Amino acid sequence: METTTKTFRKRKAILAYLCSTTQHPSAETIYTDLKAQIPDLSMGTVYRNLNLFKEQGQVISVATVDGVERFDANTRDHVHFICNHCGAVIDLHEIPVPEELKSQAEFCLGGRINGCQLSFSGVCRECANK
Amino acid sequence: METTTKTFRKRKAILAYLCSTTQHPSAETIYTDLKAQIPDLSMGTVYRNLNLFKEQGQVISVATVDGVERFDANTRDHVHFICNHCGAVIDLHEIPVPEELKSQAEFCLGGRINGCQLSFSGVCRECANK
DNA sequence: TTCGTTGCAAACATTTTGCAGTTTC
DNA sequence: GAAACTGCAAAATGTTTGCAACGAA
Repeated sequence: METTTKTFRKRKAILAYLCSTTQHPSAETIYTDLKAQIPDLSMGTVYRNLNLFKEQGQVISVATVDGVERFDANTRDHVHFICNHCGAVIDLHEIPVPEELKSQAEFCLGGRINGCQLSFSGVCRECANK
Repeated sequence: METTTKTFRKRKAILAYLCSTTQHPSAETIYTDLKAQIPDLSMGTVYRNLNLFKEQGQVISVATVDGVERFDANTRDHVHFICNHCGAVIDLHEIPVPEELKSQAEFCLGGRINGCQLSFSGVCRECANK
């Protein structure tokens, strides 16, 4: 018997898919890509599990591009670039998150700060070369 | 005769409303608030004009909170705080935008960077005090 | 049997659009 | 008249949910 019970196969597949990519996929993309391996997967299951992962803090929503939410299993604060042309969301691990501004912001605000999101936007290399 | 022609009254009112507030309203909020002064305003007009303003660069979309787009007539890069509890989007003018990271990011990416969005999230003062 | 997970389809919320009517020039 | 703007309602899009069925313990 496998350790992966049949019941949780889809949930695990969705999380595994998210962990395996740095593409920051949408629910639609996750569905389409996994559908090849799991023909009886449904959109409802994808959305339900994504919301579950978000509640549990295993997955975060990194951006909304053209009205579509994009997900990431890398939950640590990191910098993104969003291409206004093709909609790609690209990690910029080399760029430091300005952590030092957090406490400054907390002071100005008088509230509590949990997260920090820095994203650049423009035209990615591929789109610029066209 | 007024300088403001009747034709453009609604368009101007929408832009004026956006310029007069720092609340980063949604289309719905703009519609509801202006409806008081302009009873025959319609949602279609609000959305059409918001998209026009975005194309022309007079207004930017600063965030999508709970699936709803939020707008700002202040198009210069500036830092925001988003309350996860009440959905408020608050300007943090005191916090500097990390401009120096832009060229660094552009170098890593190999593309072209136009904008930089830094936003903190957490619980605002009002919500924290409850 | 009981609980959690799922497919399916209907419902929902937000945003966009086609068309006819109005205003401006 | 032509061109631009708008209201209205329908449509499109992305996301959520109710329900019955199924699987695991």
